[in-house]
Amino acid sequence: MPYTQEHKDRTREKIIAAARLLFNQRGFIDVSIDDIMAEAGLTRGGFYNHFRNKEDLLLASVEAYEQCNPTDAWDGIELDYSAEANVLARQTINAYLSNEHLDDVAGHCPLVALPADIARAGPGVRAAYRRLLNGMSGVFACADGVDDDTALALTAMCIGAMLIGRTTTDKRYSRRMLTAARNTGARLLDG
Amino acid sequence: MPYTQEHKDRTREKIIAAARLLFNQRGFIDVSIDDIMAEAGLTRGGFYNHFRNKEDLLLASVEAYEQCNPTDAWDGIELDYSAEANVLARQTINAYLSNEHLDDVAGHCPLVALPADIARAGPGVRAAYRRLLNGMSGVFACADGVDDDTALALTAMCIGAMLIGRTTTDKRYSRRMLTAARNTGARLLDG
DNA sequence: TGTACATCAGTGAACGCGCGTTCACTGATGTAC
DNA sequence: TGTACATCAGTGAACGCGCGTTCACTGATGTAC
Repeated sequence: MPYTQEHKDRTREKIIAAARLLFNQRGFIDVSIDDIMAEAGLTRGGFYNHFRNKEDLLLASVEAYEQCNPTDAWDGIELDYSAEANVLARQTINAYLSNEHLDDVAGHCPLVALPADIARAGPGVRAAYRRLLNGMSGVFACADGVDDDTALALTAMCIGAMLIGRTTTDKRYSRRMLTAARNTGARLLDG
Repeated sequence: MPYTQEHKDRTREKIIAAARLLFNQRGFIDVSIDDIMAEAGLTRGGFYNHFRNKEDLLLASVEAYEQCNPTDAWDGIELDYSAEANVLARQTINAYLSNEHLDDVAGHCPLVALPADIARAGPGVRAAYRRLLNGMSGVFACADGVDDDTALALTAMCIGAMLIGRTTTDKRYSRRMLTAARNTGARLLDG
């Protein structure tokens, strides 16, 4: 077998990374397979050695996000997964609603970057999206004094605030929105 | 002047109504001018008698939403704009997060239906979107005991919850999310 | 009142373009001898 | 160790298609006489 499996895997990862960056910047439909392959340093045709079609790549890119703990990268906070549930919940809100997350276009959470594209995608993609949602709500629900309603509402608020922040080029407004959501999130966690 | 101005205005309104329906269902990029004109009972070419280009129509459709008070149509509630500010804020949350709004695809709020498309659109469209946002936050900010942070966070929560509700075909999950946000919104309004 | 005319909303063929996907190929690499 | 071979990741031309937009036209309508 010429070229190792490892080589092929690495190429696949490069394509997924390029796709995540570009999907986050411009959305699924606006990005062409040419764009993605060029970003990955490859050419058009090879794409189909790795993915059945473009939607298959969308699925892979959402699933790739599930594998990492990207909130770790934001706000300079290393999330402490062994911490008390309430501390973890607060850290998650602060990291998710951080200015670093707002500016980290490449690493953006697909919950925020792609909801419209995902709503129109197939069942596999929507299921992956739902797993991300459940993961986030689950972190909140584990905190003491946070009922299921509040956990879901916190999830909605985090995603909504970041999403609104991305619709404007007015950074002052975006940051204002994030701060407001962080403060209100803290209030809700305190019961 | 053959054909009255009135006639032309009516045609323009028909095109905008068709566009709002289709944009809400499938987003800006996925809907072609052919689709819109067919929905309006017209043909392709006439489009450019009414709009400079496709983005100009997106702007018109967001602005058309500004003109109406669509929350009136949801939840069977006639919003009482003369009511005490706190009652109005609560009515707004209940109407916005109602199952009727979730199911009213044609009349959906563009804040929820089109954020990704609007983030990539020109300044005129983004400004219209911002005016919608400010209107919504303003309703909350007028309520007693609601500070600016809470008003913004309530806006983010409403939009986030409805947006998440639209990404899944699982109605039970969507309604669960809306209920959670409604309950948490009520708690935040009560201080 | 009736008619000839000018206007311009609406038509539909045509355009150029970029997209997702296919396909015949090529050439770098691991393996067998 | 060196060489001939088979594999298949990667290439880039080509495809068919749908899109936004243009354009020459047509025909319904309000107006002037």
